[in-house]
Amino acid sequence: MANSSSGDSVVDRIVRLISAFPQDATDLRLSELAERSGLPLTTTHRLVGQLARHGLLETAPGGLVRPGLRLWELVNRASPALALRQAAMPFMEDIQQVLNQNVNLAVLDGWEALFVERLSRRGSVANRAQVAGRMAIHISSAGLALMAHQDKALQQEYLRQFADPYGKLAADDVRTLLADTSRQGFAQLKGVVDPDTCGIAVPVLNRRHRAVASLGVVVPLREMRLQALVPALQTAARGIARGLAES
Amino acid sequence: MANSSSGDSVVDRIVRLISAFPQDATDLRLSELAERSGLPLTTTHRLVGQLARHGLLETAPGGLVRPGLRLWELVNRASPALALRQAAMPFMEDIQQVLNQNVNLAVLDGWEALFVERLSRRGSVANRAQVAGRMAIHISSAGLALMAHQDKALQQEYLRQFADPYGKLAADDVRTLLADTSRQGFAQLKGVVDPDTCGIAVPVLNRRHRAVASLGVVVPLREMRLQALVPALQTAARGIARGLAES
DNA sequence: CGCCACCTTCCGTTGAACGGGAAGTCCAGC
DNA sequence: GCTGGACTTCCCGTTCAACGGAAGGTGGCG
Repeated sequence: MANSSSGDSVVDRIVRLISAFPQDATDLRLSELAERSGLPLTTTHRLVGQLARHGLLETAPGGLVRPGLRLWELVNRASPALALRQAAMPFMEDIQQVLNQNVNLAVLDGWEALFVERLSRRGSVANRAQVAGRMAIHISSAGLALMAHQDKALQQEYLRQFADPYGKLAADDVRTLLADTSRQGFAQLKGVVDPDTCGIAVPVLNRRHRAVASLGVVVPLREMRLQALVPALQTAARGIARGLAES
Repeated sequence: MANSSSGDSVVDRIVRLISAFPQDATDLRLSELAERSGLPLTTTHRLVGQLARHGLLETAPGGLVRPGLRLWELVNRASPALALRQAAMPFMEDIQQVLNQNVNLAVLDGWEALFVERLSRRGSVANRAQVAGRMAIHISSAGLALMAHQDKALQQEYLRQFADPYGKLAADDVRTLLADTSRQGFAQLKGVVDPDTCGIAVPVLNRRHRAVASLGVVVPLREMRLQALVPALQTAARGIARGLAES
């Protein structure tokens, strides 16, 4: 727009603004928001006002700003993550009930696993996978399950880019992990996120045997019984896939 | 911006654009999106391109547009609905398990109940309350539970505005419903949404005894046993309130 | 009271956004 | 294979929405 010294468009600014909110949905002061988003205070003030008029943000007295209900509503009314979530929820609940463990559902976005839903067992070990949280592919069982069942071309590209910062040896390790995952039909990572837990994940496959999502659990190491976990997850994953195909 | 014949800002346009997506998260053709949002095709094309570059929308070959994962992620990372959902989920699951019924969680927005979360019993009667769906206050137990525990001033204003289109008699009926709800501590609506079901909802109260949310179930009429339902809901509601106060 | 930090409002400048038009492309169906 | 419909991609003159510095409130604290 006019006079934009930073050279980005209104859309860019709006994205910067709503991206500036941290994980925990606490209120932000206007000046803090301006700083986080890197926008001039005046601009921030004006944009916040505009967005607030539509309910995308909410302002509280004292210059406090927080994400608005309307934004939540719009997004949660129509989103690609919803159909998946809808199809998966019953099965996730089953898993949670039968196994009494933390259950999570993730999709691949870029080179990361994006967690779409999560049911946590009360009193359970910490599950770092927050809803709408991300984890790198190579450190999450969900990521491995997702990447292990993608086009070969995509996997190559991933490994190539991975080798750049981490080195060839590390990339070879990941290649092995992916191969194991693909062969076994499930991914397993012990003590990577948390020393005393283990992540297990299976892919949710579409008709062309590509992973569109992953279903996983995080269990304390000593409680782990693969023989019971994997079949249950795989059965549920097939159920989810069927549900997706129908819609 | 310049030349905006419609006279609305970029923010308005973006809101119009993302609001244009219907409930079911199906892809929209570009031209269809332009028509729904009332924007010129060229403008729609440009804005969609910009939004897609940030991942807020996704474009598929053939001019198809759908909401993007990134948008879902941003919103679900920080939103006022999330803290509530987080606090409520364990209790909702308990209710669902123990009572084996549809459970829903709503907040008040305008003169409607906005459903924030919903767990549905498989094989259960239809529950019309979709996630991110809305229902008018006077036809939903959730709405009544919410409105019955608000400031007197707000209730008056609601009834005043309600009387305008619906007439004074109808408003008096609602006033009675609200009074009953307030006195009993729970709202009950038989066969309004669906002839064979009954909605029961209790408020989740903050320290000042104002409803910040409502917790409800939808049960088949013949299975209904108030004696069992209401105490369970109220207990859960108190648990949720405690969880909210802590955070 | 005076300082400070922050929110809010004002206002002249300006260039980014707008959108109509038209040509190019791609696909489906008759 | 041709036609129609829809998406895509240029171009370009117009214009006013957005910009942001500066000045003016506001509230809290020592």
